[in-house]
Amino acid sequence: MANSSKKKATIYDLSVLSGSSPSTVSAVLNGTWRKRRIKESTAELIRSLAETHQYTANRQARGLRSSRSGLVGLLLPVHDNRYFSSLAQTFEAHVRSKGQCPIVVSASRDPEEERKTAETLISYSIDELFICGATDPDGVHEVCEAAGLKHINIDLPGTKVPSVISDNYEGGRLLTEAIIRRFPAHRPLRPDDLYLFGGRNDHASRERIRGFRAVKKELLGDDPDECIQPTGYAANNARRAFESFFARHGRLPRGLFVNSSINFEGLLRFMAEHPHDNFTDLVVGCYDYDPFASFLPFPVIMIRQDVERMIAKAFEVIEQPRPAAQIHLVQPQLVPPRTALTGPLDALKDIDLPRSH
Amino acid sequence: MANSSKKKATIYDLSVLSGSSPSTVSAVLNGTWRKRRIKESTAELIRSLAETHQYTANRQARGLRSSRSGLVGLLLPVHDNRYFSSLAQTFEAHVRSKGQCPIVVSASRDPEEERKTAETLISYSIDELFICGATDPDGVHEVCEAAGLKHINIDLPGTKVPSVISDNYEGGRLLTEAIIRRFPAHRPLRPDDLYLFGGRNDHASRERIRGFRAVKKELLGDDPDECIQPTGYAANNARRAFESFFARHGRLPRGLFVNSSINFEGLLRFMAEHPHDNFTDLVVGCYDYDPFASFLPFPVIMIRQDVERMIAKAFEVIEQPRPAAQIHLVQPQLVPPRTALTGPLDALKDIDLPRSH
DNA sequence: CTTATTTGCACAATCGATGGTGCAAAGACT
DNA sequence: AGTCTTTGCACCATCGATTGTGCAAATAAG
Repeated sequence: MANSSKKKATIYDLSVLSGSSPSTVSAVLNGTWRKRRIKESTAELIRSLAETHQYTANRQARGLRSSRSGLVGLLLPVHDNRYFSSLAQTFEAHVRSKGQCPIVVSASRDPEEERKTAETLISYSIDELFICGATDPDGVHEVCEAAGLKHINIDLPGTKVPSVISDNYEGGRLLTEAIIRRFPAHRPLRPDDLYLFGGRNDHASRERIRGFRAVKKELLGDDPDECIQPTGYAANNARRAFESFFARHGRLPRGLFVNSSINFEGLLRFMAEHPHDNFTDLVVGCYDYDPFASFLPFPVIMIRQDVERMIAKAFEVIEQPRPAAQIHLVQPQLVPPRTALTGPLDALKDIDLPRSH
Repeated sequence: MANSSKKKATIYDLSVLSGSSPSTVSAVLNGTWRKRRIKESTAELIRSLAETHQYTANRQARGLRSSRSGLVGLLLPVHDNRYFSSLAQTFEAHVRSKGQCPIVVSASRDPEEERKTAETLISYSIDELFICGATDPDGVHEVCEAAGLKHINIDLPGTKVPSVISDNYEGGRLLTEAIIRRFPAHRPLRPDDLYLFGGRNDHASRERIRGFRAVKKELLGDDPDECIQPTGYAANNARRAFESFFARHGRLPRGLFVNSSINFEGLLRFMAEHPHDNFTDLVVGCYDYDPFASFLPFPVIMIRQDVERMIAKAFEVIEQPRPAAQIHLVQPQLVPPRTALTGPLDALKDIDLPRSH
């Protein structure tokens, strides 16, 4: 360990060691040295010194000077959810491949926290911000705009900058139709047998509900209002809604459109309290994909949002000079019951092959 | 919008506006002003100016000067996994409550990438690093050590700094015993009917396997080597292992100890290819908890690692001046089939109550 | 009224890297 | 040999905040 004595080496240390000026060292190590006509041999010397002294640039200093940090932010509602965590996983890979550092933060679907979190990220001079599933995208926009920060919406659209979102109307239609068709012709679903639970007054929920109602009207002939129960995005709220329905009717609706896997967890909590034979004539459609949920002991039809394409599209759009504040729709995918799809983790190689025990 | 003209306000702008020096402005805004005997009225003036001009400190500049950034890092293997994402969720809440900024990054279980990622985080002058599930914790330690960065291991232990991990031996025992006892006395499990799949040569897997083998020996009287199949941490590797077993035996083992939910996904992929009646005499124990998996159509016994306690303990230990490089065990919890537990998301309030549609 | 103390703040160096500018030495050309 | 280019690099201001130090003005003590 040459001089791994204490603190990190700086360009000034290398400057002394190499006999060159700090600016020369800097130029060599950040790649601008050809432009500055540094001799090849000088560069070589500095590079080798940097190597032996384990030099790595202080990015705060660099960021301060250049007002760019190399950080790219992703603002999520929550981490603990397969949809959002697969977004994070995919986002990370993209950012890493561009040589930048991903920084993923959640803001709990709280508009105030969303803005404050964006402020915090801005104070670190992040280069770009991907605003995902924000409750108030335009509020976050204000903050970004004031700081001159490039940003884009994902999953839930805003009105000021481009948004990349799922085609929730189409997804809602697909899922609703699949639920209905799952019931045999001799015991068809009645309109008041198909309920939607979960979601709130956000763009995604509204579109899904619109699709749900349209298909119900088309295929079942009616679409009663009480079948729409936008109970929010908390498992226990959904659970209470199921309990309440069950208390009133002594059973669940035969067909359930569950908006988001979080609310599906609410359904599980409900089920844990009731004997299984209550659920023998049940078809669940869930707007979100989870491999385990797909194999539950009743038919579960799921919608898988196309995370890869959404992220790819978002990066494509954000790189444009002045992109229009338009909505880019990405088609989601209908997943039949008992389907195990691959995900972002399958792109990773499993490194350390197991040794024999 | 007073002067939200273009760029962010700095202490120099406020200095001019207030007629005070930049150092005074700085002191007022970072809270050290009493120590510097700034007049209350001066402070008040500056604070109000900061307010109207939406001043927020440039943290890169602050970090450069003070060599602290307010960033606290969490290095994960992957995001897209309920266990790790719930760790991230819990970690975030802790860091936020201390007024710092969490930064969560994944390194794909690749030792090289783990070190490089740590280097990157260090170059942003993060204040602390939580190393979670690292394949080579001691390698990351070297990097942190050289930079004088406080760090701690979670989930997988290192030898140089403290580690907070699950009691995997005990967890392995609990889970194995629960699987065995699940079989009725008149059709008991034979030793070669209980297999372990997944994991590699890491500390957690070794301990779980040790617990598994000990209990098998105790309860079933034998413990054949071929029942241990540490197929790594990739769903498709596990799937292939199940396929291969199935090809040889025409069925699966009656009892399965599946190491990690990722490998459980491999089991699902296998199941998707085979008719369901192959799995009527199957009990699965999975070392990881997932609410949906808990409700699958065969008995699934799960281990829930105590994420909250692990994170809390890790913060407690890392705050000690010179903590011993010891292992802190946290007891995991056995989760019987069909159990819907609450998680970190339940701590969040669901903000925007749904309006009537 | 003088000296000692306290109050209130300004000054300037500093953190580490970047990039514009300037200038000596080496080489090319007449 | 004298002038013109080109090469190779050093110098210095700068990014925005922090912090040790110094020093007037206001106040207190004698």
